[in-house]
Amino acid sequence: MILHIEDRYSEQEIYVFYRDHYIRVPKIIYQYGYAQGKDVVKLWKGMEQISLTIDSNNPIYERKLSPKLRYINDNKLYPNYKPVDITSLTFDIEVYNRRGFPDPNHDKIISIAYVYEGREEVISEEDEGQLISKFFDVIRAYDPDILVGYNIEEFDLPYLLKRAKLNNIDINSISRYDLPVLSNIIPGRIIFDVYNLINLMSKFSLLDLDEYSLSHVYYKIFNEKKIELDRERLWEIWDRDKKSVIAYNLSDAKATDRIYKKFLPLILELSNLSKMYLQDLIRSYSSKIVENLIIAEGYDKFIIPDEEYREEDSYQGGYVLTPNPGVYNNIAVLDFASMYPSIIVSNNIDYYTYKDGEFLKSPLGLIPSILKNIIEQRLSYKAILRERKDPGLEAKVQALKILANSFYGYMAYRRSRFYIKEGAEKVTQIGREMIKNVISIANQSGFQVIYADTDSVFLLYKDENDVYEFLDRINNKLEGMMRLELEDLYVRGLFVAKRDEEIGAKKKYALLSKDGKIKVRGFELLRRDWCQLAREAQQQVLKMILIDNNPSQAIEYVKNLIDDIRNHKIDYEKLVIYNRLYKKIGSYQRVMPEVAAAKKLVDAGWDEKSLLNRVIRYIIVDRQGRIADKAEPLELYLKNNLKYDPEYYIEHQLLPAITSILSSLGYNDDQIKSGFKQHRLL
DNA sequence: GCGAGCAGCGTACCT
DNA sequence: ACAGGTACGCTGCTCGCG
Repeated sequence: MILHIEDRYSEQEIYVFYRDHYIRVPKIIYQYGYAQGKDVVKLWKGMEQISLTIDSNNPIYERKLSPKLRYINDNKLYPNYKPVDITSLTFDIEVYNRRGFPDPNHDKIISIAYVYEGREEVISEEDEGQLISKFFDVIRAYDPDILVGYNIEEFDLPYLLKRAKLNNIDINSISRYDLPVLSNIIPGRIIFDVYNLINLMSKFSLLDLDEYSLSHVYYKIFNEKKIELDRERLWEIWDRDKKSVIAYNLSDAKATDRIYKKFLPLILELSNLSKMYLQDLIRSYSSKIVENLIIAEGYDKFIIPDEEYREEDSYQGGYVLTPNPGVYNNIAVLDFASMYPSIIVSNNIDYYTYKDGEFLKSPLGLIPSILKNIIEQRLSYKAILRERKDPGLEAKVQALKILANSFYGYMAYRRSRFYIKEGAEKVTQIGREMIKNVISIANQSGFQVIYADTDSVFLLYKDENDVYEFLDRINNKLEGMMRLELEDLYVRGLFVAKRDEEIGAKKKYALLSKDGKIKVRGFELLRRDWCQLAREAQQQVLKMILIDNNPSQAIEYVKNLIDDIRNHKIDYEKLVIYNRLYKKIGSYQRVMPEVAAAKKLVDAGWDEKSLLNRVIRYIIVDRQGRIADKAEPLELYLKNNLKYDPEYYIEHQLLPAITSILSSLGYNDDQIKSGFKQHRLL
């Protein structure tokens, strides 16, 4: 089994890493284009094959395919990982520093925890040299294929290597072979950063996170708290109570290991299916993953186009029906299974099949043939899973779903190699026609359609059987792999008006299912830029409306909450607002609260670079000025013992989240306000 | 000089 | 660093008042 293929060690050679040996192969760099080493390349345009002699007069093809990618595809050396064959060691380091951030030039490592195949241990020595040596002994003894950790690429690994060097320890001794350890590269071992994994899983919508810290991620996934410790005071705690630092260290390593193990089957399946090595996949993103698969599948038959820059060129997307605000009973939600992937396959929409403004009926294009295969595989595995349980197969089904859903976006992505805007446009156009068709047939059949978004419709029904009949009628007319499915039947549902408007808000609703669960979409309670206080209150009010049908109970509940806020009874954790910073602080046109909060962190000594792409946490404090002026980063709020602004949390967080729901029930603003005010006077 | 009104920036969400 | 459609808070400007 090949673990990884690496081309970064040398200008001339590619390294293929197996577990107990590696081989080196020369990089082949072609001066004029490339096609299996021949002079004549097969060029496919409109699915017609053209032969072309490559010489200095003719265009250069595939010049931007890296030698590594060519080597893998020429020799068909694709990954084939099996979870049982892979050994991994998860570790975490703790550092002793009295102020600010740990500095590898001065602050020593005091403790290293690791987990390996169920064994867990903490190495903690007074002498840092001995500590690191012992850990290196462990790595050599267990000889893991993968080194796992949380943010190890940015922090633990470079820190460890730097400290090892300062202690005159040979860092190359943890290399598997006679190749040197470079920063972040340990020859023969895959560096697997769970932080990258979490980001990838979030992009695939498998995780929904307020922030990306280990504690938060662990809690969100397992609903358990790991041991917490104030990192700023870690040195102090170490001086008087080493045991609790050691326990904390181990807790972090175990938490990281548990997250890693949970997602490993899926990530290995994704790796095998997308033909991308684990080391590359974990640092990648969905467009690169799909691209890798398309290149692998099309390599022998097609010239792979270069990446190119294109100007923005937008087009129309899915159809969304405006709902009327209010409460509805007996709602059926129907949706098309894998709508866009199915449209791509059924209509042969592809970079190569586009000719004279249309998509050829045959032969099957590259993306459609890959997608067809993926959809069919997934359906057959799902059929097996209905017969028996099989966790390995479940991971495969999930990985296939992730891949299938990535193709449409990739062909519409302006920097994609296989960009075909006409294709993306065609996909959404057919999608719009299909959903509008379902809506009109539903209306003709006597159903009231209350909402629709892209591939789903919500309709009111009197008898369940009418819904099943309707589904059959639609599906009998549908061709190919298109299928309309029953997502679920709901007892009740709520749609709200847009803020300060009469018409209903799209992409915002709550549904009560038969088993008493509430399915919420779009509401503030799902948004990390609303504080927990407002989110929890909205959740409660939704329950009181949808389950108990008791609006006055909701008003009473909110009244009490307002009192608690005024009396400063609210725990600071419920007041934190989260916002991710996507740009450099200086490049914002408007200083929004999260930008102002980030600025305050930088002023207090935080490294600006470390804040980019991170979630900023802030609380609105009691002070004069704009909201931005009042936004205090959590770290400084706690450090300086500040007080939150009750009026902000009442007027800008709690009430907006609640009144949109109550006003959709027919209460006007005055009634709601007086409901709260009455109490204020008491 | 000041507050009201408003455009549009920016984020997070839905499919 | 995969798409478009959408809601909405907030900043920072314009404008009218005087």
